[in-house]
Amino acid sequence: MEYNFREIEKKWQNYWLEKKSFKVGIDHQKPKYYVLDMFPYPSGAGLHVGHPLGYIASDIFSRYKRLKGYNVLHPMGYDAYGLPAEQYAIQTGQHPAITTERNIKRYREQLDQIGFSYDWDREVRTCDPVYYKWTQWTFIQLFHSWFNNHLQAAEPINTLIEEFEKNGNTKVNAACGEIDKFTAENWNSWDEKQQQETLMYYRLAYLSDTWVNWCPELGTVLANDEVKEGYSVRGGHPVVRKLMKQWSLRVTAYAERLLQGLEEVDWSESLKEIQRNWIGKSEGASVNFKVSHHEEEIEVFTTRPDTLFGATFMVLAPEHEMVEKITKPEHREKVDEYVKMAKNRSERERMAEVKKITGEFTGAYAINPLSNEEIPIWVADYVLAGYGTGAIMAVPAHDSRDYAFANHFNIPIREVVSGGDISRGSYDAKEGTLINSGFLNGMDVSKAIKATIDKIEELGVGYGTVNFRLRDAIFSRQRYWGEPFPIYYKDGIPYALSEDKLPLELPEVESFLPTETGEPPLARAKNWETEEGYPLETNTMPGFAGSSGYYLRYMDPRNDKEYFSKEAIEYWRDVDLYIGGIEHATGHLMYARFWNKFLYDLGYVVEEEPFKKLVNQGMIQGRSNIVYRLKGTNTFISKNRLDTDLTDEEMKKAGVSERRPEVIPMHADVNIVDNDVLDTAAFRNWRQDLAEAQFILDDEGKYVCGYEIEKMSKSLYNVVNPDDLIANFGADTLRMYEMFLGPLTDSKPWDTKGIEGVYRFIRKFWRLYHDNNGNLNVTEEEPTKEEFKVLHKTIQKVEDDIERLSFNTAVSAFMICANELSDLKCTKRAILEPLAVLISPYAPHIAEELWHKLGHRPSVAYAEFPEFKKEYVIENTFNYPVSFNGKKRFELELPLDMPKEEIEKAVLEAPEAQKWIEGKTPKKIIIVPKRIINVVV
RNA sequence: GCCCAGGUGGUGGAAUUGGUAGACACGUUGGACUUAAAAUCCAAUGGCCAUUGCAUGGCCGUGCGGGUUCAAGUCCCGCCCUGGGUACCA
Repeated sequence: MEYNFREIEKKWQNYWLEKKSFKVGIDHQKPKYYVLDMFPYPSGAGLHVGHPLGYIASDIFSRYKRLKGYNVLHPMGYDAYGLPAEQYAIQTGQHPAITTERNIKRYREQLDQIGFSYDWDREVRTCDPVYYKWTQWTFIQLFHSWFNNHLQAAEPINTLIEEFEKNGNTKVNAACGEIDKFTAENWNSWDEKQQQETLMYYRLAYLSDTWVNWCPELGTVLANDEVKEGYSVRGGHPVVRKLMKQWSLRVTAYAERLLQGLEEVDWSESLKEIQRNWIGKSEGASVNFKVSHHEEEIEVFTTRPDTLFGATFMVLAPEHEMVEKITKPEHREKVDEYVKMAKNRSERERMAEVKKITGEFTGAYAINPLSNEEIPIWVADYVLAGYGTGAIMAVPAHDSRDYAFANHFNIPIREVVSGGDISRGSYDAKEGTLINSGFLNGMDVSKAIKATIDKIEELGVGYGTVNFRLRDAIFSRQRYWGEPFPIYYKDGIPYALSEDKLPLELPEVESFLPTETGEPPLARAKNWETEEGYPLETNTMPGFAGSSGYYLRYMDPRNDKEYFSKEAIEYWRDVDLYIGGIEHATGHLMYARFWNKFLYDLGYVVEEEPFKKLVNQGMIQGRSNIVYRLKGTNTFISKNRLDTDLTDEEMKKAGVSERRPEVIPMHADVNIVDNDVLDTAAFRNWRQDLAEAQFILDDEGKYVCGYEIEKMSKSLYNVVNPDDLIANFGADTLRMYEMFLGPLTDSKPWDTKGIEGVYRFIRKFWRLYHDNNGNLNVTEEEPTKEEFKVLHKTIQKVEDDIERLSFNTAVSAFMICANELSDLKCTKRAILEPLAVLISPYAPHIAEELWHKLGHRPSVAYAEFPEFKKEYVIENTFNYPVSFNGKKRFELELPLDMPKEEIEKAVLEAPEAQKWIEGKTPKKIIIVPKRIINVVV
């Protein structure tokens, strides 16, 4: 009787669901462990084999931790708001809630089939008012908070108002927008509107006019991390720059803490590096340049203040406000034209033309505050408005971009740091001695940087400062399917709703498109206003809003009084292991850390970093199959015939006149290919245009396909979905095979063929416990030494491997174990019972069945992880590889406790050794106990 | 361009601390069972070479070229290639 996985897997999945086997609560008797998967967006396509990879790994780890006595929080839910459902709604009129619900149902069915140990009672969905109430609540807290740079922490806005009443903003050091100084008298004399407008410069959630990434195709604004190379990440539509009034989150306030926090967490170095680059901290100086014949000064940011004497021109970004003011009449026309061109260019065009050097002279001159030299002011779009001050001092000798620009427009280049050859290119390195630089001459770069900063601070023309590349997160979307803002407008001024009005539910609209006047879809909602009749905000929140704090809500998901209780947060604290894709490096993982730090400042959460350990699973790539069509025909040639001549008959059949005709490769559906051999009948049925296809086969009458490793995608016909595999091989096999493919963090191709090896293993494993008639065959005899050794070797290996998330090698260890135990014909309970527990994280269904058959109740999920006992694996002898001059020549079995002198003697006396010694006296013999013996002759 | 990760059989991969390279599995080949197929089981399987009684031995071999060491897939230097991040960030 073969192992009937279909029946058994179904049985235990139902059992776990009915008994709520994985329901958890706070239990102070046990240590907590929180294992989290990244929130999936339930797409209409369902799961392919790549998706569950991380879920399987986290499930194995969760089950392992349970066996180790931990109280494991392992939840799952849905990031249910999002563009695809809404795009579909626009096309079909189908409400996105309906599509979303349907997709979630399908997702859940697929997840259930794989046998995950989630506590489904904790499921959350971002589009559920019970959930998004707390997304809105957090937004209100952000709105009512400001960031105190002194304390490097968020504070309630009231503390700021009190300060304004007393001292104005003269003493305030806050993360804020660009705002002039004002006194207490000013503040107190202002009306509410002006006070509210002023506060808006300080709030952590604020409304302002910003240059945004506008995606006309999607009809919405996008955040920086949602745009890549001028196209939207979702959908790949072009993005243009546009000035719009938008809600933003002041993420930049936390830049330093977001950077520092990376030192505390156990994440991969590459992921931390991506975040560091994204935050982009650079230290330098801010320097004020006077403008000749003008009142105003222009402030520039530089990381190389030491090169100040080498500044031979200045460049302003086209958007810089001073361009308008300083341009001389005779240059006005050309500058205006240039600015207009630069502003209207899409991000895409600008990037495409990076190599092209453009710019325009304004006719004005700036005065170098140290040398008093006059330098020309140019406007050019290689300087970005959004970084630093939007103006630079150009030092062509030591900056490659300035060098190219100076060369192109014939501007002088002055070397101020020795070490390069400025006739050939700029010398950008921070090494060398200062020259041509007044009081800096003779200093090295790092000393000169310090000296310059001291000098400009002393003269009051600048100061040392730090700049970040990180931008505030634009938080409004002109879309329907997202969280409404808990904001209303009174006389055009935004106010937050009071918390008791939450959740502010998403209203019904009759169309999901923007209005005729270009307002977002919520403007179509009837009575979209407060009880008092004030209009509500019509933008909605972006995708990352709901996912920024979901891990907190899982701790206490049904709480209707609070986001989560104090008791829950103090018990569960943070995520111990977080598994998900690297694609969230600059989006979700940045926002969630920001969200968490903010709630930490307010005293709601207890750990400053939300995700202690984070692992990025690799991508599963598709393995496409390729067929070769003879050009201009409907005849396909087998891959192994590509290098041989066609026969006369074949040429006639295909209607071609050459022995080696040209072929066009084409993707064939991997589901009609087995082991790279095409099912030609299925191929003819696959598509109508192939119904008459002819084949040129190999000697064995087979059509062999080529293959290609590429992205798993519908259009490449290489998608493999888990449902079919589970139907054919079972969930336990799928789980183990996904792990067996290779290291969790590596990208690797999917090859369905290999699954049969794991399938064979599962059945072999089953046979260990059964006789040929399928009856349980487990005996109570004392196991032999050999059997104990196999078991304990496996326990040690598997435990070690799980701890370091090396799941692929653990699967190998199980295979080796099953091979050895079946060779030993072991039927002993004392071996097989712990083995069933040991494998249960990987193959929970078969383990549960065996566990019950062995007479245990309740679930194997709460058994005890078998304890490794060293004494069973200790050996007395070791089979030493004996090398001569580093080359292994033979093996020699010797007792482990043999003294080195005796080992030497034994080696030299060994008959195999004579040939290598050849009568010479060995120079040296290296003996590494339990490793190797090396003889140097 | 810059930053990061990685290159091991026909394939996925193993070798955790410098110590027997290729575990485990797929594929391939041969064999057993079967009327046949499937399933299962057994054996071989990095390349080259030599002798041959199923066996024995030699040389080469972890992207390429150097180096350190008794010993290098692993450490150091230089180069090549692949994947990812980022892109005038001053």
